[in-house]
Amino acid sequence: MTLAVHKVSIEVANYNLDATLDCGQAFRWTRLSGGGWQGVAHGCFAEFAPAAPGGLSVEVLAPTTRLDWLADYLGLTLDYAAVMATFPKDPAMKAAVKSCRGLRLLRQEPWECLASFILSSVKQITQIRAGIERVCRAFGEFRPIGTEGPGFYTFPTPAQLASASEAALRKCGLGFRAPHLRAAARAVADGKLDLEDLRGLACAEAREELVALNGVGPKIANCVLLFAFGFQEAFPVDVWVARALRELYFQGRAVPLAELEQFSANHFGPYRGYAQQFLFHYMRKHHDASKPPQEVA
DNA sequence: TTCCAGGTATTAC
DNA sequence: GTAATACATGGA
Repeated sequence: MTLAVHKVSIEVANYNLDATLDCGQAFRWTRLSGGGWQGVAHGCFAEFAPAAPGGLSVEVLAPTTRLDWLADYLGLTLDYAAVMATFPKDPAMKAAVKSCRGLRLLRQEPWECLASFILSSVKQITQIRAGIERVCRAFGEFRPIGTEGPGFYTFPTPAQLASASEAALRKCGLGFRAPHLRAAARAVADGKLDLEDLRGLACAEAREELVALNGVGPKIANCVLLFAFGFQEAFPVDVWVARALRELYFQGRAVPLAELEQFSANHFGPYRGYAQQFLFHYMRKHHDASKPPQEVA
C-alpha cells in the first residue's frame, strides 16, 4: 500500500527546531532519532526536520490535505530578525540568545494551550507531557495514519472534556488540576468563555477573562496570551524565569515578584514575551547540566 | 525518606 | 497589604 504524504519544504533562515519544540511551550512533540520531530497540532499528525542549508522539511502525514496551518503555527509570520533587534543588548540577554539562537515562538490553538497550561502548574515538563498524552488517549479521537500502522489521538475538544467525569480525569494523573480543567472545558463548551473573542481584546482585557477561570492565575494566563494569541507583551514569570531574572539582573537577591514584573516590563522591550522564552530555555539548559549560567557575585 | 516540579487560592499576620 | 500553606502525583 502507498501512504499519501504531503511534504513541503519551507525556506527559512535560522530556525532552531530543537529549541523551539523542546522549550516548554508545546507538549505534544517528540524528537526522532534522525534529528527530526513528530507530533500533533491542528488535528494533524506531522513531522518536521531541519533541511540544509537553511530550511525546514515538513510532512503532514494525516490528514494529508491540510497544510494551511503550518506557517502560522511555526511562527513564520513574524519578522524574526526584527524581533531579535528589539532585545536589550545586555550580557545576560546576549548569552541567552546565543545559547538557543533560532528558537521560535509557536502560535498554538487557544483551547489546547489553555488546557495544557492548566495542567502545568507545579509539574515537571516531562510530567506535563505524559499527562497530556494520557488525556488525549482517554478523551481525544483516534485517527489513522494511512491504512495501517499506529495512528494518533487528537487533543480533546472542550465538549469532550466537559462531558468527562472528574474521576476519569484524575485517572490521567492530573491531581488537583482535574476539576480546573473540567470547569474550563465547561466554560468554553457552554459559550461562557469564547476564546476566539479574546483575539480582539487588549492584552490586559484578555488576561482578565482568563484569570477568571479557577486554577488560572497570572502565569498561566500569560502563557496562553503569548503562546496562543501572540500578545508579545505577555511575560510569564515562573520559577525558572524568576530565577533567571534574579541571578542575571539582581545579583541573586530575593527580589519580590512584583518588582521582577515591573523590571521585565521596562527592560525587555515590546517583544518581551519572546525574550522571556530565551531566558527560560537558557536557564533550564544550564540547570540540567547543574552548572549555573553565570557566577553570582 | 524527603524534596521539588513552567502555580493558584485560601488563610494568617 | 505581604507571608505561609494546602493542593495530587510522580520522579530524583
